[in-house]
Amino acid sequence: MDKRKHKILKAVVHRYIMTGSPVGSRSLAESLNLGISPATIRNELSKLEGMGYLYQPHVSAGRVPTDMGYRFYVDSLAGRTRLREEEKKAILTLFSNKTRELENMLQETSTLLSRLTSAAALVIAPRLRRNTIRHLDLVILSDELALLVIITDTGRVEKKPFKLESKEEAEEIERVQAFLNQHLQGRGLDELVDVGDDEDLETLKTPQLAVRVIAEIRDMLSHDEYEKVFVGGTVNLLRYLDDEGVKRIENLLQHFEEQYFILNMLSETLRSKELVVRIGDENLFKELQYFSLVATPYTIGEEMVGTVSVLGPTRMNYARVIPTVDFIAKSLSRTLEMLTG
Amino acid sequence: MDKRKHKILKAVVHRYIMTGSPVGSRSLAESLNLGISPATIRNELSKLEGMGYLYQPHVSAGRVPTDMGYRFYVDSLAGRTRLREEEKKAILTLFSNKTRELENMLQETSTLLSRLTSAAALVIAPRLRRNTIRHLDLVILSDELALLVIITDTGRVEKKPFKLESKEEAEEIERVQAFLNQHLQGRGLDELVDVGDDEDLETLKTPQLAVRVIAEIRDMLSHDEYEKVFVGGTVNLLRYLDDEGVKRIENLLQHFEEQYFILNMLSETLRSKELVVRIGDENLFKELQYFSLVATPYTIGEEMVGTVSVLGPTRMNYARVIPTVDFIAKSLSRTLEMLTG
DNA sequence: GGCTAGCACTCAAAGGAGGAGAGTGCTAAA
DNA sequence: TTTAGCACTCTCCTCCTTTGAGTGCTAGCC
Repeated sequence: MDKRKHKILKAVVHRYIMTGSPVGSRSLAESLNLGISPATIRNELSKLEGMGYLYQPHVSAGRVPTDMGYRFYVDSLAGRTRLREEEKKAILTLFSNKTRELENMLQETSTLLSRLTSAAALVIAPRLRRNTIRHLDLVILSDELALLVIITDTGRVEKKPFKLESKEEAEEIERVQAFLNQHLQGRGLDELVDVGDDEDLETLKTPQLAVRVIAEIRDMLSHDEYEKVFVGGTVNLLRYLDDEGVKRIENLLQHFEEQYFILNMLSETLRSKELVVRIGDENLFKELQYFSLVATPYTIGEEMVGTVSVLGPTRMNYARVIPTVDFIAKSLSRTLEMLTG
Repeated sequence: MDKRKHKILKAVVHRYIMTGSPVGSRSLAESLNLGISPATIRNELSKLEGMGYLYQPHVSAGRVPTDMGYRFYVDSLAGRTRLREEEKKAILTLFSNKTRELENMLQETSTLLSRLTSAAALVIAPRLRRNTIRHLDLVILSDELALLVIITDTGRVEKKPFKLESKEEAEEIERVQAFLNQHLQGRGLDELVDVGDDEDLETLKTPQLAVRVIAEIRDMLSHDEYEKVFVGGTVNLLRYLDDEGVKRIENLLQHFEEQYFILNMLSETLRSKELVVRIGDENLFKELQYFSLVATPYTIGEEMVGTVSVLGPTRMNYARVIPTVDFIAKSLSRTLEMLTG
């Protein structure tokens, strides 16, 4: 593909993103200022269509980018976009407030991101298993039911109901809690000790209770419901409505009510080290085939711990969304690095 | 209004709820089986329109209920509706699972309710202030930041970040925690003791820390964000879309992202002792003027502690929604009574 | 007096015709 | 290789007509 085609294709995608209606040769000729006539442009457009970058809704309409067209546009954008100062400021302000714990911060990140991009924002919290246990509580709620509460070093608080097998267990619960705190405090959730053959265990009247609590914690780690997702601005999706739009969005939002769907959807990008853009059909889930996803990991130190992402229509404003997602992720990483030291 | 008008009006509302399109005299005559002709019915319809119960979208269309018409229909329904056995079963099954704490149960209640009614469901958790403190944790997250965690007797876990003023405070935090647990455990959150002049306070190196923690708890109680709302099935609202529908729903969902809006919206019904139906304009918030709200309190013993409600289009199926909301609230109340009683 | 058959009337919705306009592809010449 | 010119296509808009559902009114019937 020659340089002129590059320019034309980029211009078509850009204009379509801005206006939302098919782009014709005349208006292109005017805005491109290449000193070539609409007829020449028509020839080029026709070739670009043949190559699969564009298509015509009908024969006498202008051109609209295909997913491939967007892909080209996004790739050609690589690194060349800039964030506006005011947006930078808004983001930095958000992260300068330090009297908040992690979850609160992530929730606000998601809200801000959705506002800045006019799309839906999804922020995935650091995986529970990389957290360190600060404190563990066992609290009796009724004769049969207790509550296991874990507080981690990032300020995350998780709870899980827990069945009591006997009265004895209820009476012993404080000692079990003390025992577990002693053994688990300061440890990573992923390196849970096996206390099965610990000597101290014998000092407890109900050792199997301690064992069961640990099993419950293991269970928590393997369950999606403990992976938190902060969703913001799904309403924004309603704004891009064409004929079929309602059904597509209804379908998508339906799935959004299931947390595990979102996690699955982002699972691929969770593993990526870099910012990922998935356009339309490139998405692995058919529910997303008319949407685009911009996702990037955030880190603590060198370790990737979670994902920041934006979901919008395929004709979203990539030139703004990409640097916004990128900058938010970087700011978040820096803040976390500072907080956890 | 005579008996025949009753019957006709009810039939119009019923049919309109079922079909969504204006109801004409002929089809009414057929379905009513009163042995009167369409002409007679037309006379009655005309009078009903004069009385404000119906209106015509245009002169040659059938009749559509006004808010007043729905109101009449709902009032005439009073107590005469029944739940299907399968729905009863689904609800009872939900509440028969006892190995869950309150919040989990409320979340599932909201999901089930939205599914059964094909509308959005809102469940408000019991106010925090009526909870009793089971346990209180103070956990240090960083040099400057600690986390206050409160676990209540219903299994509710609330947290709040908390600024540390000095290193001394950080060192003293365990003793302060012990002190506070001793003084607050088992007490209702609404009867927080003033520890300002407690003798034991003097044994602490940083008494003002304890005082500040209590102030923080007071602060939590006065903040809406600690009143939890469980929202389910907002997507269902998208299904009832006419021309203007999108805007109305976009507007509403926008507000739904703000929790305090929902709480305000339901604040009136929170005080009611009985099931409340607010139809269209009867709602105090203009955002709700094209929607209807069915809300009822649930109780623990005699005390009203929260609200179960359904929000849908004014032409929602009241005959099914009302008994569903009612039955869910009653089942929830019974379950809570058993658990805490 | 209430009911109803009949009829004229109204209006939305659906369909078709025609023109305007945007945009194309192709051709032939520069 | 570019471009002016031109025939062509197809959507969109408007205007018009037809259709059909549904009404209100009137006059006669029970």
